Amino acid sequence: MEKRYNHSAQEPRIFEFWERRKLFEARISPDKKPFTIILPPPNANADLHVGHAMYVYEDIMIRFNKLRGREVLWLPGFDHAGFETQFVFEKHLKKQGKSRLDFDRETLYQMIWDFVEENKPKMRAQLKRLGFALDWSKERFTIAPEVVRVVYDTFKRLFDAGLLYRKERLVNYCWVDGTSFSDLEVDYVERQTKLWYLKYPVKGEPGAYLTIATTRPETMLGDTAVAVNPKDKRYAGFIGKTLILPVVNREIPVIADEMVDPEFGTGAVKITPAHDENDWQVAQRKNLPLIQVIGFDGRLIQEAGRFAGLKINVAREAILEVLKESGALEKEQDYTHRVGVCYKCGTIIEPLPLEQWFIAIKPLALKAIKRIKDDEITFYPKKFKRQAIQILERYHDWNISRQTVWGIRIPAFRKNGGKWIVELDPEKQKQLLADGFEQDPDTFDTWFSSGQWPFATLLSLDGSTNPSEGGELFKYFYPTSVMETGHDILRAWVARMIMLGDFATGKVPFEQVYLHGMVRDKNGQKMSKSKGNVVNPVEYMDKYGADALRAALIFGTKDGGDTNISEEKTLGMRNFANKIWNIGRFIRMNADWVEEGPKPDAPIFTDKDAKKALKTIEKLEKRAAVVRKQYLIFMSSGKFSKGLELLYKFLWHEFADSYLETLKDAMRSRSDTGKTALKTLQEVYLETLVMLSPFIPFVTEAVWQEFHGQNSSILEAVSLRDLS
RNA sequence: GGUCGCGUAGCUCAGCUGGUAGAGCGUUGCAUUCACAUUGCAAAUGUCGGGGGUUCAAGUCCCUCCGCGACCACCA
Repeated sequence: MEKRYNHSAQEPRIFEFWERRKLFEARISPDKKPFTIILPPPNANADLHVGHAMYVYEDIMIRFNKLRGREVLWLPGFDHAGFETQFVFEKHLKKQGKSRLDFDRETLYQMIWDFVEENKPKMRAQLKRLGFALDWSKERFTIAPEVVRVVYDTFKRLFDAGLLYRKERLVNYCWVDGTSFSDLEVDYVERQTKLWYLKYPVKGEPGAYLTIATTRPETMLGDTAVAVNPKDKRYAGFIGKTLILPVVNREIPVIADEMVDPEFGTGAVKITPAHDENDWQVAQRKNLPLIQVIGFDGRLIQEAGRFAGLKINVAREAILEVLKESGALEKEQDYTHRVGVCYKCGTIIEPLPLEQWFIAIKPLALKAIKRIKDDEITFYPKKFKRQAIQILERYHDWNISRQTVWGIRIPAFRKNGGKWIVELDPEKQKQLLADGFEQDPDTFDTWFSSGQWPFATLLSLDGSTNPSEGGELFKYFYPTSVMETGHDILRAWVARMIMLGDFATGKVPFEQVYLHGMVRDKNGQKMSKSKGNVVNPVEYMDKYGADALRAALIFGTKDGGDTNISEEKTLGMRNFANKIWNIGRFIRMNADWVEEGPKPDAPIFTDKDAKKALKTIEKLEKRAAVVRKQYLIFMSSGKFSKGLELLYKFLWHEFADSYLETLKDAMRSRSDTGKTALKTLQEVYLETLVMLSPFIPFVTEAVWQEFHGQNSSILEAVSLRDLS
């Protein structure tokens, strides 16, 4: 054995050995209980970042449960990540001075497909580099045809069940990216702006007017009413009267609606149903007409008359100018408020009326809530249970239509604006197109497909789309055991998986949700390119090894909390790996000496010494039993950080610093006591290796093989069943 | 505004159902041909955010104040 543990030499060799032996390939083993984790599929559009290294939690669970004798499946895959990937790709295009608009649909789609396929091998290699026990023979891709079939099937069944509807509603639209979003893709930021007070004259009463306050004067062109609170005495006399909308001189009514806050502004609100969610709701209640003045390109449209073609902010200035000249602008004041912006590009999101596919969430959410309340799905840390319920209780209907090219095309057809039909059979689809039908040009929100990931993966492997029949793999491995992911996507992903999983399969998609926090830098700061504190996992692995990086992410963190990573911490864990290696090396050396027989210069070892040594051995055995027990408790309750810290302290600061030192002389004496000492030390050591292997699989396997030969593996040779 | 969380050694953080504080890194001193300097031994440093309460006993439970953070809702 080398003097130092050489991770650069050992890690590739060991991983290759694991793959050759197919140690990560899951099989259907009727006599074993399955343990399944579906890897949250990384977006196939960039290199791995440290966040992905957090998959180590899953690897720990997989390896631990394999040692316990479960049939484990850790299924890898990639997310096509619809809009996200298109956005990344567009940035590449921009560097070449091009844009998505330079290509037709098919060409752009193919280009992005190729881009993603180029990315995948790199990502696979990086995941392997981390030592992950993923079963690559079952890799899936969210937009691959066999997966799409499952997704389509769910769509169709939602449609048939009446849980899917197409309707014109206000959607969150980003005119720069050219697509609508669900509520979850809208960020809110504080913006300094002004509150403008506009005077709307009363028809037939010269000199009389109503003042409204607005932050969006340009939308006044689309006003179809002014609302006041029915309880507001100031305006009681105005209700039912008609106002003359300045600039365009259109007549609009004054209406009463509870939604108006008398305290805010003047207590009178302009109602623009086409461009404000609240106003839209009022319009629905009061049957007001809809006048759209802003288009999907971020410019005013024909209805805006002489302002048509102007960009929103330009139009605002122009309209304010006109209002000022006509004396309709009473005053303006500084105002700070929150505006919704596109989570990707920061453009202000425009609420625009658009026909889209929506999922009626309520029935799905109610079922999901029941599953959670009944503990059919448990959460770790526990606090997320309540959070999940709250999220589901507030879920709005989900807009799943996106106007992007990169995504799964929605399989809905209609003819001349007629009724929509959903058709999945490719042959019949062709027939429909030939008959003059047109397919919805939109694609699915990427979460609609990833929301089905736990069953779509397994079903597609079986070549099936029907959860009620399923196939061998689906039947055996579903529901999955654990969904482990970041708590930041509890809402966007986990909640949706529960709802769609329940709908499609009638079962929970996973029995446990295990959530981890964010990876932060050593000062607890969020990582960002602008701060320059981004940790490159590959760089750390090059320097300190995959084990060190893995352990650094787990060590000293609170489960479910954020984890801090630093070069120093990683180095410390590298040192731990080396310590493990050297303990093994030392035991091996002693074993050889014992084999060789008595050595002339062996130290004098008295009966008294032997007695003392035997006592130490006894103590060690007792201590090891306690550690083993604690370890199993920590590991089975998800407290992995505690488990690792326990073994770290035990192996280094008890086993090596104390027991090994005390028993050194006994071993050197080559007496029977020495042999007993060696045997016990070796047993406890190897057992500790096994317990450590889920955290740091490489160094433990490397040492294991020094003891048992290059052809053996911890994963095959032992079972923690024997330990409990 | 609502919900949740945090404030413990120089830094980053652990401390479960209450019994006079721990780890990693860092710091200081000593050791070293004998497994490992990617080492060992030893040492220093904390009124556990402020105040009040419950208790024989409180980082640990309750109240309050101060300072942070996350998520959600919403303001025309």
